[in-house]
Amino acid sequence: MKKNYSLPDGELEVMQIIWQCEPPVSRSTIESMLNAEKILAPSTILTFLSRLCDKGFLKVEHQGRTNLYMPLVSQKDYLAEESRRMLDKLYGGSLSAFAVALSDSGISKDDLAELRAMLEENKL
Amino acid sequence: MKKNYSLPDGELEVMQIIWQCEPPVSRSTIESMLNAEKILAPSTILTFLSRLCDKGFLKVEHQGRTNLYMPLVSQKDYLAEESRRMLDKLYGGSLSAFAVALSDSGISKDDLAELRAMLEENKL
DNA sequence: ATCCTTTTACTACAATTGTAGAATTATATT
DNA sequence: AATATAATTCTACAATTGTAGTAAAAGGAT
Repeated sequence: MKKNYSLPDGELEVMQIIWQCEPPVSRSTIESMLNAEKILAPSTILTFLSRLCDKGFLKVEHQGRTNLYMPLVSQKDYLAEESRRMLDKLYGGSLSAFAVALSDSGISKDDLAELRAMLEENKL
Repeated sequence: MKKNYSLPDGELEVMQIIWQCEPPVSRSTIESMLNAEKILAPSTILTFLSRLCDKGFLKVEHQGRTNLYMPLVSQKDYLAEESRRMLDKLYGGSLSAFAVALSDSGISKDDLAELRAMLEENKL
């Protein structure tokens, strides 16, 4: 049940789908949403789901032959922690250093404008 | 020699030390700089170094009993790529979404001020 | 020339991750 | 009730990663 910890890509993708759905989600729903991007065997997705349960990210509810999954960690919390971890690891915690690095790989004008707007409205 | 790819933590820490040194660096130098934070056996560091060579991040030059390592990928390039990868994975590429998430986990006033200044001077 | 020391190269191993086949179980169908 | 269907659980396996012991090699000291 440990939290505070980075998910590997496969598990993260599953979480992201669950976060964008209404709470109890079945494997088959996840599978169809994932299939937009990649095809995975049912058992592969179930492996991810069960690992996410072990890690305390999901709770499962058995309904006869079907399992329904619910998130125990919010997307907001996860992203906040994960982003900070990354910022610390790569830039010693400096958001502006991060922004500079990004500008080397291209940021959209729109995104910059949005960032500026948020700063000006003290939304950060 | 594949590039464009995320380094695991251990290897990244070694790269970060190499980047902050003058080019040809020996294992022992890296070891002493690392020791400020963590203690690793010499062979552990050599394993990281040799993996980094395999991955095309470093070039090695044998000097009798000693090896000297030089980066083949710049810190700037690596950070730009890695940051974008992360931003895409977590936020669909939106820097402002990232900034919002961070504000949930605390950004320093100073860092915000710096970011604002850079935006105002069109440094991004 | 021999032996000690330092450094590297080789080998190893457990944990994590991506991926899925096979076995099992439970529901639906006839 | 027997059987086909669909879902899950178990088991497996290769690649990657963190970590380091041990063997080998090369330079320095005597």
